[in-house]
Amino acid sequence: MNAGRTARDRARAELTQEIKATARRQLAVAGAAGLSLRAVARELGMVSSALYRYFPSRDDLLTALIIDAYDGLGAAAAAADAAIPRCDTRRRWRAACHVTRDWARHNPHEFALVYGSPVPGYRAPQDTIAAASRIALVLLGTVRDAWCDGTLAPTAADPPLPGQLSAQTDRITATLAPGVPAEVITRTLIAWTQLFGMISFELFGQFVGTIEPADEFFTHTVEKMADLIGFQRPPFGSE
Amino acid sequence: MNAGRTARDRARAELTQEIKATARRQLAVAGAAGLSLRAVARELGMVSSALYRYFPSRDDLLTALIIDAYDGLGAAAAAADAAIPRCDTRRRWRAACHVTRDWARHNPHEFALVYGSPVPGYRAPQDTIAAASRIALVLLGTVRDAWCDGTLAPTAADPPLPGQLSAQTDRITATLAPGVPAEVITRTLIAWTQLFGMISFELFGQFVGTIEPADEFFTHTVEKMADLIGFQRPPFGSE
DNA sequence: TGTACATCAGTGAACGCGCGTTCACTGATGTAC
DNA sequence: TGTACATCAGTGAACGCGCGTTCACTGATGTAC
Repeated sequence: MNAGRTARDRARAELTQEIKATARRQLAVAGAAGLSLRAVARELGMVSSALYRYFPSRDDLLTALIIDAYDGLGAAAAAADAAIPRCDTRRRWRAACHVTRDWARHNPHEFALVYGSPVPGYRAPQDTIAAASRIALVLLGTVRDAWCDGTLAPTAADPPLPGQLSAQTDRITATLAPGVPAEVITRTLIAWTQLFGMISFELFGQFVGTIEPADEFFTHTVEKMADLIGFQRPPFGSE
Repeated sequence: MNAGRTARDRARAELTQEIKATARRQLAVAGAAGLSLRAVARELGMVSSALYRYFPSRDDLLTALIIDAYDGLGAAAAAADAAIPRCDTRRRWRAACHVTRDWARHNPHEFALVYGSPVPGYRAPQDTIAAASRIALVLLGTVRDAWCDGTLAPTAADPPLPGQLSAQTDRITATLAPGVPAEVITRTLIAWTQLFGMISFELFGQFVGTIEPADEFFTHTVEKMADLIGFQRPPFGSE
C-alpha cells in the first residue's frame, strides 16, 4: 500500500492523523465552537501556522472531524451488522442500535459534534452528508431485508399516509429499499429518531436523577421499537 | 405588583430583562459557548463591567437563559394543555407535542441551548432541573389522567420489566403518577425521547434532503406515539 | 552516481481582533431621622 | 420638609490571556537529466 510513496508522503499522512487525533481530544475540553488551531499546534509542539500545510482553515479541520465521526459510527454499525447472519434481521437491528449507543458513549464529544447543536458560523459541506447516511443505511438495510424475507409483520390497514410524507418515503423507497411499503419506512424513521433522541438524552444529561443508568431502559426500548417496525419476536426462550 | 418598589428596583428589573433578551439574540450568532458579556454590553451601549451589577459572571447569565428557556417551553405546554377539556386526554397529549415543536422552531437557539450539546466547562446548577421538568410533567399529566379515567388501553401481558428499570419507573410513579403501571410510564418515556429526538433532528439538520418539511411526518408520528402509549383513538370522523 | 532545480514542511514575527474579570472612581437614588 | 448618610449603577482603565490567518524565510526532501 505504501509502495511508491515517498517518506514525505508518509510523514504527511501520519501527521494529518495526529492533528485530527489531537483536535478530537480538544473537543472534549472546549467543544466544537472552541476548537483552536493554536491549541492543537501547541499540543503537537508545532507553530500554529504550520497547520495550514495540512488544513486550509479551522473549518476544514472541523469538517474532517465530522466526517471521521460519521464514518466511525457507520463503520462500527456496519461491522456489527455484518457479524450476524443475514436472515436474523431482528438481531441485526438490535445490534445496530446497541453499537450506536456504545459508540456514542465511547465518543461522546464526537457524538455531540455531529448530533448536537450545530456549530455557529459553520456550514457543513456536502461531503458530510454521505458520511452521515451510513448509519441510517445500516438500520434501513435490516428492515429492507426483513421485508424482502417476508418475515416483517404485515402493515395494518391504516389510513394511507398523507401526500407530503408518502412522497418523502417513496423517494427513500425508490433508491434504498425497493418494494418496501411507505408505512414500514415511516415506522423505521420513527424508530430512528427515537434511537438518537434516547442516546442524546442519556449523553446530554436529561436523564440525570431519573433514568440513570439507562442500560435497561435502552435495551427494553430497542425491543419495543423492533416490535413497532414489525420484526418477528424471537421464539420463546431463545434469548 | 410594583407598589412599594422604588424606581431603582424597577429599572433594575427592566435592565435585567433587556440583558437577557440581548444575550438570547447573541445565542443565535455565536451559540452558547460564544456568548460574550462584552458583546451584550456593547449592544446595550454599556461598558462591559456594568453587567457585573446584574450577573456575577458569564455562567450565571447562561444559567438564567437556560432557566428561562425551560420555563418558556414549560409554560407554553402548560397553557396549551390547560386549553383543552381535562377528559380529552389524547388531544391534550397531541397539543403538548405540537406546542413543543412549535416552541422549538420559534426558539431554535434556546432549544439548542437546553437540548443540544452541553456547553463545555459549564455545569448546570440544581435550579435548572426543576425548570427542565415542567414540560415532562405536562406530558406525563395527560397520561396519568388518561389512566385514572380508565380510558388508556390496558397494558399487554408482557414479561415484567427488569429490576433497574422498574425501580426507576416506580420512583416516577410514586411522586408524580400514583397508580399508573410501570409499563405505561415506560411507554411514556419512549414517546418523550422520541418526541425530542425528532425535533432535534429537524432543527439540527439531520432531515435535510429527505424529511423536509417535516410537518406531516411529525403529525403522523405524534399519533403513532399516542397509540403506543394507549390513548384512545378519536371516534371515526371526529377529527 | 552526481548535480541542478523544484517542491514542500515548518519557523517566527506580525496584524488585528476578541475575551472575562477586577478595581478605584463618580454621581445619582433611596432612607432614616 | 430638609438634611446627612448609605446604597447602588455605571465608568474607564487595566491585567493577562486567547484567537485565526498571512507572509517572507530557511532548510530538508524529492525529481529529472
